[in-house]
Order: sequence, then structure tokens, then C-alpha cells
Amino acid sequence: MQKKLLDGFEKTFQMRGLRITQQRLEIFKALAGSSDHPTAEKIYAQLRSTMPTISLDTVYRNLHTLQNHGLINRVTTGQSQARFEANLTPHHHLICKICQKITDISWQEFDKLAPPQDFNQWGDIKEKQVTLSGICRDCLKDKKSS
Amino acid sequence: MQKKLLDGFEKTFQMRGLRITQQRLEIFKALAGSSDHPTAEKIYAQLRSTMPTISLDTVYRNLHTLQNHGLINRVTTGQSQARFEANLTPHHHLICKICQKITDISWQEFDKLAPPQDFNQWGDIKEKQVTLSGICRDCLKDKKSS
DNA sequence: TATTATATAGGAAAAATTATTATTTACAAG
DNA sequence: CTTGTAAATAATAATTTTTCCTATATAATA
Repeated sequence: MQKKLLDGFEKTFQMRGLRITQQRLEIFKALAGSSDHPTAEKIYAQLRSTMPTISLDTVYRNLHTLQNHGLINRVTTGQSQARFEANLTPHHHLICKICQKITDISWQEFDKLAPPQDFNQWGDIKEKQVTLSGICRDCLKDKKSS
Repeated sequence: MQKKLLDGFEKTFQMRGLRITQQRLEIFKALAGSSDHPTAEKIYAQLRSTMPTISLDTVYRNLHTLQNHGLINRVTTGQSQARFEANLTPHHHLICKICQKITDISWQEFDKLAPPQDFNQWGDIKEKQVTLSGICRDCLKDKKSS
């Protein structure tokens, strides 16, 4: 490992007992520095410019590792391709049915709402999340012009 | 086609201009008669007992056709494999993070809540849906016993 | 620095979905 | 009822998405 001081991500990994590898750091940074909820493939494509030998398997493997350690989330969508985010603060999503763009939103009025008591008999509810879907501005524009 | 009176599903297809094929009917019936939000593969396996020659492609193709006509929904999940439902009445989902079981729930207090006005600048919002996730009763039991 | 367990690359494999094409079927018009 | 035609199907192949395998490399530690 380099002599330089540990940055925030390295500390995060260290605290979890995760080995600090270049690939792992870059994958995590790529996610943390983006707001478009990228796919594994997209992160792979992005990192290849600076790490030409990284493999897609490594991207997938580490996305799962990070997810298992609660450092990133897989977004709940209606597509087959997985989408990820590093934004761990509770929030919600707007998803465009056409271009699949995902936008983070906050909705405090919803956050205050407690799920009905009887849901608890189902089991142990850990998260509550809203997904709003529709057609985004850009896609509405494209529709009109055709 | 048989002489018997059209059943509800056949009428539904006819109204949409969809051809009434045996495969299409069976796929739709399988979905309408289940509450477990099956995968394409599961529907395929189920139908093969009565229609041994049906192909998986036909199942996928018709699931998309039905979805495009608004007769079924693809469920929004965090898995890669697609899950479908024929329950079109507005409702929400409880998803187990372990066994991936999906349970329909209703939450009227949420349904009454209108999304904040400023979400509208994003585009045209068509649906709002809550996904609650956690660990179901059965999986909690399994966890304890290990 | 040497040791050891974990992570990686690269290729192959598996899982999930969609496309291609020849054949069959629904259904409407005669 | 027969026939014509567009649409749907089965079978197979191809893609896409994700995971596995294994030899090598690397991070953490002693």
C-alpha cells in the first residue's frame, strides 16, 4: 500500500475488514462520484480507461461485496440489468419508463408515515421506499417531435 | 376456436385486438391464478405439464405483449430475473431480501398522499408505488435455527 | 522480507432474455 | 365451410447479463 494517508474510502474499507485494493477503491469512487445509478457494465467501461486490465467479473464481484457490507445499494427497478448507487441516505426514486433514467428524490411527508401495524406480522421490515415512474421531460419532448 | 362462450380473458383480448391463442390464454390465466408473482421460467415450467410443446420464448414474448397492452405488470424488484403479476388494482409490495418472496399489500394512507408539487417538473409521473423490504417470518425462523 | 489468505484477470460457463425463420394458426372475407 | 393472409408459434441460435474457475498477483501480518 502507498505511504499516503488513508482517505475516507480506505478508512471505510478498513473498518469493515475489507482489503483495500485499487480496483475496489475505483469501483466505489466511481459510484460515489456519479448520480446516474450506473450499471456494472457502465462502471466497467468507465474504469477501463484508467485501469485497462480490470475485468467485468471484478466489477460485479465488488459491487456485491460492497452491497453485502451495506456500503452501496442495488436500486429496485423494473429492468433486468442491475443499477447501483452509493447514496445511502434514505431517499426515493423517479424512474423514466422510456430511457430508464433514475433520479433521486426526497419526500419527507412519506418518510414520516409509519407502515400499518399489521404489516409487522409478515416479518421484520427493514426499509420502505417509494418508486415513482413515468416519462421524463426529455422523453416527452422526443415523443412530441415524432 | 371452440364453440363455447368467450370467457372473461378472451373478451379482454378481443377488445384489445389481440389474437386469442391457447398459449396466450394459458399464460394469462397462470398469472391471474397465482399470487406469488412468478418468473417467466416458472410459468413456463407450470404450463409445460399441460402444453408440452410451449416454448420459453413464447412465454417471454407474450408476457411483454400483455405488459404492453397494460394487462399485466412487471414487478419492480432488486433481482435480475423478471417477476410478473396480473393484479392491476393499485397496491404495494413486501419483498423478502432472503427468499425473494413478494407479498401484495395495500396502504391507503399512502395512496392518499400526493407527491410534492415540484416532482412534476421532472416529467409526467404515472405511478407511485411503495416497496417495503426486510426478512419474512419463514426466513427469520430459519435464521434462528442455524 | 516472508507468509498467508484474499482478490484479480481472463476465459469459460451459466442464467436470462431476445432474435431468426420456417411452420402453424386465428380469423375474416368470400 | 373454404380459403387467404397476417400474426403467432416452436425450435434453434444468438445476445445479454451475471457468475464461476483457476492460476497468478497482491494486501495485510508476522
